[in-house]
Amino acid sequence: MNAQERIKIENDVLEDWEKSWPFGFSKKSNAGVFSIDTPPPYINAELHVGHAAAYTYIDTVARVKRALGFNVLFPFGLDKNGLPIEVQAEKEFGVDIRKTPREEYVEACRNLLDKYRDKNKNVFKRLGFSFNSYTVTGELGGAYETDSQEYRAFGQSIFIKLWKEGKIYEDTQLVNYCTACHTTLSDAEVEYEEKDSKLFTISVKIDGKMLDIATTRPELIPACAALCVNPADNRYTGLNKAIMPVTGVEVPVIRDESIDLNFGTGVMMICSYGDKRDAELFKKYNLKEKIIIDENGKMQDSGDYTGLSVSKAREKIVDDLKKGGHLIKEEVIKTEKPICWRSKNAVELIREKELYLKQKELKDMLTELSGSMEFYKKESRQILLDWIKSIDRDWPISRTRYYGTEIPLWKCKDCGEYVAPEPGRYYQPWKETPKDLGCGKCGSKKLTGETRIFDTWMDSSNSNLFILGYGKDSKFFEKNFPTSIRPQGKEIIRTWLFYTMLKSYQLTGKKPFNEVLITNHAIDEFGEKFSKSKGNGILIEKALKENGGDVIRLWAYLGGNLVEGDIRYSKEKINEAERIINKISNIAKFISQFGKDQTTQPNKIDGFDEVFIKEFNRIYNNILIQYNQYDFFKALREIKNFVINIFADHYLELRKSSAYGGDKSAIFTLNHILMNTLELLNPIAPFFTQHIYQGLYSKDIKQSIFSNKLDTQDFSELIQSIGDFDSTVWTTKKSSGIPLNGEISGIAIPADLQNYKDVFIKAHKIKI
RNA sequence: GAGCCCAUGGUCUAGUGGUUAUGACGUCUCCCUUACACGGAGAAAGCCGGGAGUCCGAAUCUCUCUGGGCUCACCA
Repeated sequence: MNAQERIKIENDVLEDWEKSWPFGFSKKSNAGVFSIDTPPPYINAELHVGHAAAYTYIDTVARVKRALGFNVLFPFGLDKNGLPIEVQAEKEFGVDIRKTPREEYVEACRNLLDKYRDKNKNVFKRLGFSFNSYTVTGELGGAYETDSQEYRAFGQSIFIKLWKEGKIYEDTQLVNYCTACHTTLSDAEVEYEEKDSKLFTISVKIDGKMLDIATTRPELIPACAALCVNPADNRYTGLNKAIMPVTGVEVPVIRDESIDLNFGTGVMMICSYGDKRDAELFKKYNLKEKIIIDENGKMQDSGDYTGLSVSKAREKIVDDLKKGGHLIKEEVIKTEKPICWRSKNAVELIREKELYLKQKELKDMLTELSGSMEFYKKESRQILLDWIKSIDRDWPISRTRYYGTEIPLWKCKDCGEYVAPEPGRYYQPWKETPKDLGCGKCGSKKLTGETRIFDTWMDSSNSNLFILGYGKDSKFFEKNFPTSIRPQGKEIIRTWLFYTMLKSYQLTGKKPFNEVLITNHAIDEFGEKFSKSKGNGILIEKALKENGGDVIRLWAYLGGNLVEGDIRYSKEKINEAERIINKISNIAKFISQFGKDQTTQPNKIDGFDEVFIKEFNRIYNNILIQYNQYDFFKALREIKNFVINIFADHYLELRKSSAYGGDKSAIFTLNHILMNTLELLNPIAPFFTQHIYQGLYSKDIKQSIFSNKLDTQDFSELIQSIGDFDSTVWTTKKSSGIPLNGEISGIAIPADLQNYKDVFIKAHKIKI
């Protein structure tokens, strides 16, 4: 079977499914609910095979749980909010958040989203993902889009609830600010990148003496409030006042023990604000701050440099230092610079008024909650714990962007008090004010709508509540919360997982999930990460066209163990996947010649057949254990090993002549093992297993089908012995020039196989 | 700088004190044998990341180093 034939079969199966989607969710079912909070993919992202692997893992969870008898809630979501959408809209449609009117800007984002609307949906279908529905239905299990009125209204209701409970407050604090995205960032949105940066040594007049100090950010000289040295540093004993070059401003020399005597010249320039350390020292010594970088990344309030961009100002200041003879040395050092997670631009510390959701006071509780969720693998919990430990401030949730959920607040023009509306509907305060809304403090009806939106994660962190009908179907929610499982990538533990936990706890006092499944990533043949800039990503569309869905799904478990570490994408593993499908298809073709539906157990089962049935049943039970632990990697290896290396290579070879002769016991055994194998493999590779099953057994693979086999026995040693003897016969025949189907004499059947000697005599044509 | 995880033939792996260290993919050789040449049989390929220690005995336990991954902090 070649790829084109396989793909045709997959399309046929998919067409069948589409007729009466068999993966729906029914609230009425008596089966236990198992809910999966799948990461909604970004609609405009180019999905590569790494994504396919991660989602395959999730779909296998859904299919396995269904086969185990659960009523699986597995909604399909599309993430359509946030910076990534805006960044791409700016690129594709040339809109600019500083210049384009809001309506027009939002429209551009919508156009972009429309353009990509169905792209990923089809890719997911062709990979066989069994979401409850691919359509937005508004019911439990229906697809959802994070920019829909429903989802946004949901997020706003949650905000209003938290606001009214006093869990959200406004404050002016130093924030991480991305001057490219023009918005505040939370700590979780800041990444660090190692960069070469220049360390400048400049000379400064201190109490009349010229002394050297080192800085990586000379452009902050106009914001310098003090120089700082270690009190134990006797080089600087008694020095008190410095005159800064370029600005001529006099600043004090202060002493702090945190200063490293050995770094640079032992003198640190404290500016508002180079980094968090600066901020700490400003606070500690009550220095007067002077913020010289504005929201556009331009210099302000800094003399000749006012109006220049940060990088231009830096050039000019370095130039001026040179001219004034103040520049002593320039050297290149490696530093970790904070950058924006999206634009990768440098993050500046700026003072802004933002809304904050309390999280700092909950650190202990959240640590405890983390311990009550089951992690696969268990070590990945540590990433979450480390993050919680590092939290040192509350979460700024407001963003000065356009495409996201609007913060549902108005401000009273008369008394300045914030006004929150009743939860329920979708509010757009920047363009409307509800008629009945008035200030709760002074009663004024003169209100100004809030223009900011929420941090993307403020929306994303509602997904587990949303899919369970929080606030909408309370009975169902109460019964089924916490959500059963959260599968997600490890890189968004500090954002998506953490914020979901925070929100769920704030709202319900409970953990968000019972289980958390953390997946790693795919790397290319040479061990390199897939990345857009390297251009080494293999797009799912291309892989689907070349190989079909089952092969990609099988690869997800052949390339390595995604829960343990990164997995490798290679032609070799793709070939291996193809061969598995092919082999099983051929086994099925062979078995099909003995007729369909040969699944009724005959009165008498041959002793030899019993060995293989009981051993298979034993392995079947093992696989169910692995499935329950989400160890699909190990499960597939074990299924494959039995079916190909034991069942096909030995059982089938030894019994095929009997099967040709119509031996009922052999034909039943062949069908028993094949049918159960197809069922076991279905959650991993749903298309070809369903196709063969349908053809041979005149029915679809049932949704609820896994149950432990009772008739088991460990025959592994005997089967090993059978394999060894087969090898001996084959090798002997070959070295003696006897064709494999020729007769052989003078070969002894081992003692432990004597009970089954007739099978070997017949199959190998052994002459006694 | 700190913490967590990992290290077995080219690749993915089994192996938690005694094995000639699994198996698969790939490679090589031979073979069209009526399910399958997208097949079969066989072979080569690993001083189990380095070093030290515990033990009669270590891939397996301890320490240490190195290399990789992740996370946090910091670099004037």
